[in-house]
Amino acid sequence: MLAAAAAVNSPHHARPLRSSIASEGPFGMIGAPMRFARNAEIYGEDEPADFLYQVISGVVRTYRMLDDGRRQIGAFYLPGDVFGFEATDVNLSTAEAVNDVRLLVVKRSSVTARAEHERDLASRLWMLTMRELQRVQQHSLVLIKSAEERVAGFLIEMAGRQSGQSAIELPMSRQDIADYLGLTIETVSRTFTHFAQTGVIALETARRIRFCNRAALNRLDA
Amino acid sequence: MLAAAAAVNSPHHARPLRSSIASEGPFGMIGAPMRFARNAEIYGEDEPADFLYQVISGVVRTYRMLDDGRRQIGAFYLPGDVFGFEATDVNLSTAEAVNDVRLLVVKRSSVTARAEHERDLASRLWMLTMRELQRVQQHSLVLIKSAEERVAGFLIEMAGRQSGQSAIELPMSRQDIADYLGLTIETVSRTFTHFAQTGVIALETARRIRFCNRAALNRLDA
DNA sequence: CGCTGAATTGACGGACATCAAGATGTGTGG
DNA sequence: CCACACATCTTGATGTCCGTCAATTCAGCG
Repeated sequence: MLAAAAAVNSPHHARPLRSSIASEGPFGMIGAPMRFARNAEIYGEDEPADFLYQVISGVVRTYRMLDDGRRQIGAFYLPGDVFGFEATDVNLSTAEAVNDVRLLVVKRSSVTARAEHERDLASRLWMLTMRELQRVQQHSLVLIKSAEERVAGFLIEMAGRQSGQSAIELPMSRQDIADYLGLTIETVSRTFTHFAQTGVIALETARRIRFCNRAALNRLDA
Repeated sequence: MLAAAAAVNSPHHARPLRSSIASEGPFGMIGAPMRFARNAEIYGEDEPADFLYQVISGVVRTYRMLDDGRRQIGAFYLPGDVFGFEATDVNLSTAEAVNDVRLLVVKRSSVTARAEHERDLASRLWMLTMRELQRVQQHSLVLIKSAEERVAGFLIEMAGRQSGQSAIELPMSRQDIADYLGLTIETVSRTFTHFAQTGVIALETARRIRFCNRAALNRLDA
């Protein structure tokens, strides 16, 4: 309800009720907390890129549409992650809530202004950007591998990011995974089944995956 | 001669004779000029990432090796471009000279030190990093397209970067192009000939390409 | 002029996309 | 609480783009 109501307003129009409710994140980001319902748009292409975001809870996807209608998901952002780095003053990608999401939103200009005298804030920002750069580079390596390698790598990545126990909950759909890995939904599904048949994983539900043979999975990652 | 001699010494060991020969680049980078012969290594994986580089002349490629022996070229850097941004303190990629290259080399720590009081140097660095981020994102979009789209996009990219006349000189081999686009050398070659047969380009030599139908090329880029 | 690496061209096969149908899961209203 | 509707996921059959293997041509250089 509340989430849905908040979601219809992009953060560019919404304004926090009082600055006293602003929270401070682990990266020194002071910002307004906001909520977005499942599949709500957080920002869109061609909008001014005026904000930085930190995920409090939930998962965010960013993507770009290709002219032929295909969708390439560039990243999934999990709690703690910061996103919204854009080189230009308009967004080149769209951000959406994969499930219900709470974010910390901060104006970019206010961060850069503060970075002028807080020297280590500037270097933290630079570091975050370079981490993001590294992540994208890593991801582009994935896109030239085989379908099995991509899916195995994806599972390992996800396990590593959510306090990797022996089982993980996937918040995103098969279509999301496919668009992230540059595959089709069918190929992703088939690969999952194949992993299950060979005893590498168990599909407790479609979205809940148990790791039965971590070594085999690492080998498949190549 | 001189180039080859300089190339055997990585910049981490070489030291500029006198700081008075240091030059100032367009990005405020003050650094030592260095030369590298064709195919010489500028820096390697697992070496400490202590330097930033600006291309004065020539072309540089950066790549990462996959476990199966394949090579993924992440970028070609042309005169004016700055490279060497690494999130970790060791390099994750290798940089090599595509042809004979002259570079400006600057210690990273000296840049960050100067950025502490020169506020706009810090923001320039951040901007450069975000540009690089954007470039990598763009490139990862390429990797999910068809072979024709990748090659067309590559030609357009290259034309745009070297004062795009109606013809361009490709400094890199077909293998380099293939490893950049995630294709095989045969597919790249076949696509070139196909473009030539359909009158989109003309192969004046294998490395010199004339654009005969820019509109068609843009259409092929998708 | 022959040698060597780079580029081209051809034949073939395989991995993944596409098309199509069926199974499973989920939310909603009676 | 059940039943229906709709979305998501799975499974199967078929096609195609591009990788692989192999041979030939071309360009640069002693």
